[in-house]
Amino acid sequence: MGTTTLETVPEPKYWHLKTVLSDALDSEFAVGEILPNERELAARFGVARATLRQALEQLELEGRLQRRRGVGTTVAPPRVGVDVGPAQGGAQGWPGSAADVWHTEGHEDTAPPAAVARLLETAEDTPVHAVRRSRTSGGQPVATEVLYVPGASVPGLPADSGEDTETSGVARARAVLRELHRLALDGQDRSVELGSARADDARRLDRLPGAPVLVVTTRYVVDRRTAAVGVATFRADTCRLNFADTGADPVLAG
Amino acid sequence: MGTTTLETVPEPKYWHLKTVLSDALDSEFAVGEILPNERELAARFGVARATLRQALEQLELEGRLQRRRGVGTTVAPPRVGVDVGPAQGGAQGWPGSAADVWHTEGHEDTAPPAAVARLLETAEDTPVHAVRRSRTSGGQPVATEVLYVPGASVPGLPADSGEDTETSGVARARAVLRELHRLALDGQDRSVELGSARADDARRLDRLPGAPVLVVTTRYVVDRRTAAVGVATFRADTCRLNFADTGADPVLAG
DNA sequence: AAGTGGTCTAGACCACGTA
DNA sequence: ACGTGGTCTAGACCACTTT
Repeated sequence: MGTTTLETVPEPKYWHLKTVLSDALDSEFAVGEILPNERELAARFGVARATLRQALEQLELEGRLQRRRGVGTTVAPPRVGVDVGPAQGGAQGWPGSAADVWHTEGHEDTAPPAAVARLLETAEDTPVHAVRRSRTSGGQPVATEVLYVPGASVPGLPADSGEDTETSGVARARAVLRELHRLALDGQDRSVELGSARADDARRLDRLPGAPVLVVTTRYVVDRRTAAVGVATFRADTCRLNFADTGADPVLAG
Repeated sequence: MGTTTLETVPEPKYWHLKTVLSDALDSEFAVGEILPNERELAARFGVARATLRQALEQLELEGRLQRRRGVGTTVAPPRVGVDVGPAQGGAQGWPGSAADVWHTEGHEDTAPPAAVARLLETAEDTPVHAVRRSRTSGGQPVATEVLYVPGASVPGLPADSGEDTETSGVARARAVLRELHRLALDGQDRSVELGSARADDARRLDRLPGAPVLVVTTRYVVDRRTAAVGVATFRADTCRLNFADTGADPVLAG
């Protein structure tokens, strides 16, 4: 009796907490500022630490917070926009040409993952060239990529000299890219999906295993066949992927 | 002494559990099959339910599982590829033309979110047309979108007749789209980022609030200015976004 | 050594879908 | 009414970074 129309569903505590914290971040904290530690925050809001953590996890997922073990929780800067559209490659859209923002790190001969082998139309256990590249923004690693290139796509590549792998890996990777540039690229298509970082990618991205990542799979088409496949893994918490899908000229105001 | 190089870091239980479950899903379960409930799975693996849930959450994030309160946990089908590239629109790339896969649901006059207002170069509190659309795949909702159109972009639009909002909303939405089609589209650019579903979007996508979503922001450029902005929210667990970034003809083998 | 976030436990109760 | 997944608690210990 006397209760007005309050019969709304009870909002979960962590959800409400997230809203409160989000507002506080907007109004009371500056980028880079460190928050009180989890035990104190939980006490301050009168909830268990696990509940508070549920709210923090969401905010980290949305790129609002950055948490680091042994250090603390800080307010994250706005997400950085990274260009992944077709315009960013070199003259013909191949990776590694012109003012490419990627950094070539190494080369390996390895059997590609099943999904990649399917795209390349090669047998699953056939080793292909795997060129590892990485990308940073503002000193922070934002992406790591492996470009899979079947040997058949780069027939002109000289045989592996077999020198010490550490240094010659980069040279060989560059050689693979150089050979690729000789091919006339018909086009490329990309797909984006959510994934969780494998242990090795997590290390490269300075994250924990399982961290949310955006996986961009690029298929390079030459002569109506897939000549190469790139699998790039972007930190989902810090990145916004830009596609300049402009039909004609890139107008791109601002 | 005698210990070989085994000094690796102890893998977290939930991480190992995830691997075990993932392998089991590949070999012992069919798509759609329901798993034992969480309490039994936890007992079977000798871990607390919270730990098991951590593994299940990861697998759901990766699109391997689907969990529904009151029902159970089922093996998810492979992610569906949804086309969001520039080719999918009508003759000129505008939404709502030709064989558009989106379903127009309604119209509202509302002030856009701050981020959208910035793109539209309008004041934050200026109401604009908001056309709500949705998209399904295989009977399941996969995306919900709001297209924000400033009144200045569609000057030919007749005044709101003010009839009952339920039915006339769709008609008015269609009228806005029709007016848009009269404009010569210079181009469009998109960005993709990870987000978490707001309460209303979550309901539309048949998910819980906070569920991971891929947010696709599309900017429609007319005469070097932003004529409209679309904000589409895709279920991250079930969707893979396809961008046909082909420079020339879409070759798109397979 | 101290302090942080990350993992894990063993319970309890709630909201939801189905029978 | 029952069984499911979702929320929440109050602890404990671990891994990591910094002092």
